[in-house]
Amino acid sequence: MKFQAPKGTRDFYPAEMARRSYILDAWRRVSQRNGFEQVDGPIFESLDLYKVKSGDGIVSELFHFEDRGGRELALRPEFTPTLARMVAAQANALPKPIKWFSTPNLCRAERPQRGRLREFSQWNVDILGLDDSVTDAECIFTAVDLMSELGLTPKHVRVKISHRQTVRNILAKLGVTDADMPAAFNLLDRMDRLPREEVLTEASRIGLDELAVRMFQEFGKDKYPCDQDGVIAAIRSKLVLDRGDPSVVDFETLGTELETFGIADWCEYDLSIVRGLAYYTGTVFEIHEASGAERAMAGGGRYDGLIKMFGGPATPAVGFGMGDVVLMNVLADKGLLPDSEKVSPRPDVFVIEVTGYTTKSLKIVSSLRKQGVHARFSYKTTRNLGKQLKEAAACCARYALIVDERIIEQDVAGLKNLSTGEQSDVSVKEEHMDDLAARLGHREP
RNA sequence: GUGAGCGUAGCUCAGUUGGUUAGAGCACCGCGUUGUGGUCGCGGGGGUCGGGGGUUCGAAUCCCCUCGCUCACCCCA
Repeated sequence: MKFQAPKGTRDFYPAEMARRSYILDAWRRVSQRNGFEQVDGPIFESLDLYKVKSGDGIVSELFHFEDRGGRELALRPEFTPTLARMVAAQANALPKPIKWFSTPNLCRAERPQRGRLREFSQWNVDILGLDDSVTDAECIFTAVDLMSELGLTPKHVRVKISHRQTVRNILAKLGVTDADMPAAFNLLDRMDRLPREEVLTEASRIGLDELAVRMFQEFGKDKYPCDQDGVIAAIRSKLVLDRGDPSVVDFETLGTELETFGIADWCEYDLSIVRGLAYYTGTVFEIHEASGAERAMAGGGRYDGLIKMFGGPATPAVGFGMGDVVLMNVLADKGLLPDSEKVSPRPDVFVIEVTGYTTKSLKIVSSLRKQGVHARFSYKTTRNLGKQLKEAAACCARYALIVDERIIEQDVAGLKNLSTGEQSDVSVKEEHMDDLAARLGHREP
């Protein structure tokens, strides 16, 4: 019997794990400097939790099972329901605004393809309890901060921003009824990928006449930079909305905030961004690879109604999720995913023993380790110095400590800097191990 | 769920119209030079040719099924 990892899952051998940690560490570092606190929940939840938000249709898309008590459970396909449940349960006790992040593993019973697996990690960042658009901007800033942290630039990726309410109002002006609104959003989402005639057919089905279809297509395909005066006005004139329309004011304010945060050059308005049909109420955004080659790297927006849906008090909220799969694809394509050696823990010292005093050298190893030094040694039987130096170099050790017969008479050993090749003698007397550990433990930037 | 293209060693691949015990490079492990680095030499482990069935005297090679991978569609929280 030969076993292999289940379809759509990954094994992380040390080299892959080092790269994965590189991403997860960046997520945590960026979250924390933006003022977010880490949370987590169970990896499985009651199946109903997901039905509440997404309807019964979601069940076929997730891994679900029954426990021995007949309870219906599901592996989490997303984190937001858990977050909503947690916030709803203690809404009154939590200081506002709530700024939380998490990096859960999620499972979806989908067919794997490029950028999409059955198990993946996702970075979730949310701000709850404030409806100020500065929090929308702060979420986008945090996402951009991460991109920047990993070496990406506005040339590599674009933040595409839309506004649910603005789009809804435009569609209403064009003649779409409330009943047809979901279909209209769905069409808007797919418009880029559909042939023109099909767009026309579907548009007429939801009550859009010839002129309306043209306008519909027009605003769906145009992209506007966020950093120029008057763009909002340009959009507004095209989009037949009144100057005082609250959603436009809101949208406009966000643009100003993005400029204030200094990230307007990463962003553009793109009203074809829809984000499914779910629970978004205001700002929505996605981050894409600039050429549009990959699927979305991140997506999010404002969801002011969700906490109430989960039994909590009405709580405004904004947030986004970013998966590791597309992110790593994009980084790899741009040559920005470091080699595993560059992001793997590097030994401070490799203790080499050439004369047979194994006990002495092992004592040095354990003494250094007790003081926090990353120390390794060879398990080979050979005493050959060249071979052991090669092994030390292969694991990228900073120093080699060469223990020879002088350990007996003088308590000294050779310390060789493996990047410069310089070598000098150091004392390995018991009372001097502190000094040696301090010297070896000092990490160059 | 639908469709297409791929499955030979850990990795990249060779393997003639079906023909003896299925190969190479890299990687891994060991040994060698009585003491200074990714060399070099020698040796070693590792493959039921994804799995099952069929055709045939004979299948890595031809046919069917199945599993997996990759890509696209559906969907995308």
